[in-house]
Amino acid sequence: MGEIDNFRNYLNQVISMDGHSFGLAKPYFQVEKIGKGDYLVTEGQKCNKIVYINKGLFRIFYLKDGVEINTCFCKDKSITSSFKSFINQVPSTEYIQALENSVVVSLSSENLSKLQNESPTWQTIRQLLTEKECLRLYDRATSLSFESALEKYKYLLNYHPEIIQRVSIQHIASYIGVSRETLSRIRSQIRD
Amino acid sequence: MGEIDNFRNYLNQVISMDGHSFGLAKPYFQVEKIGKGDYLVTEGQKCNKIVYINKGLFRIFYLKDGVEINTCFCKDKSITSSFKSFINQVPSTEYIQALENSVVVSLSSENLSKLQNESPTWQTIRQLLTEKECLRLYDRATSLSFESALEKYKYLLNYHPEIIQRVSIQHIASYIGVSRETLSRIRSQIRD
DNA sequence: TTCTTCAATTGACAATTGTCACAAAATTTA
DNA sequence: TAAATTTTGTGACAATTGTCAATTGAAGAA
Repeated sequence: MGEIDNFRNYLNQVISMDGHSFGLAKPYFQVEKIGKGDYLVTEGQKCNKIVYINKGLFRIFYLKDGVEINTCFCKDKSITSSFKSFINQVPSTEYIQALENSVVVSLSSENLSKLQNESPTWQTIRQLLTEKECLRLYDRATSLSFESALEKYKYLLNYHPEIIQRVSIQHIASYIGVSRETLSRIRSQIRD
Repeated sequence: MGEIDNFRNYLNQVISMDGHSFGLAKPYFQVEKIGKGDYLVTEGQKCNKIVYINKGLFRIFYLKDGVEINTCFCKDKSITSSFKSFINQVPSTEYIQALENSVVVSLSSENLSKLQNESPTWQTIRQLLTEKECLRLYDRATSLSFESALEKYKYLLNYHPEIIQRVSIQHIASYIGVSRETLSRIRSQIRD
């Protein structure tokens, strides 16, 4: 059960976790393999779970006039979900797709609620994970408000270099809101 | 105590509030008047409180190379804070300034923690307020990722028309990330 | 390996937006 | 009220970015 141990280690970074609280949750975890290109969540489907990524990489995107707009890259040893769907209990407007062969541990909204009732630790975990997502969105909004494409790309380079290494240019371009061509030119400019 | 009753009504929309839980909190509330142009939070200062705006309007901005960048407008009958500072307990990187003469009710981080320990209702309130902030940031990131200045402005017009009525053009321009001149031209274009 | 397919780059040109300068309008102050 | 200050609007031009088309490069399949 290496996946679940890793999940536990991840949670321990967020809040120091007593054995009992984690033990309560073990029967609720579900380990899944998601092949490259496959979907964890699709539009119209309720996202009733939070997902710990043990291995792999995902992107979140939505369709705007038929064009895919990337809004997030989620790498291993972190948590992903379609939070808007999860929080509001409404169908997702976005897709979560594996960019690499991945292994995840998921915990359903229903089971998380049960855990929160049984143990205050899980209530705190939920609070802290929500805060983490808040901070992530704050950073994303900040970087999107940078004026030039160059600045946006440099921000990624500084703060999320792993993303640039593992994700294709076209997806990064969509993420920072410029055309692939523009991003390509920025990169060649930076190389000099 | 009209301000505090209004705050209670606001919280009731978020979670139905028993009299006891709210009663616990009453001694912790602090009512303040903030004059137009004055600051609720400034850079470098820890933002150790959440603030219910009973009357008035605020903007949140940060300085980028000496230029003010607006990131949020907070109107009456809602809650504001420098959440990044509040969550991480670090000095704020942003300013919260009153755009109109305002009256607020504030609750310190310290007292909120006390309330959370005394009553699970307040723990839930904190969770729900954090989720609300998450959804707001999600929407902001979405609107910032729209390509053209026209689209960004139309998004505001559709979803936050009150902002456009109450906030000056220069501040809105900074918020959506275009120059005042461009926004001015967009407006004259829409008038036709 | 070679072929096939998809991703990334580059050029040319058009569209959008920013910058600067100044005029007009609105708001504040005396 | 008039004067001063701030905000908004507009023209001219430069810089940035998008779009389309063609080329180059890289990764996977036979």
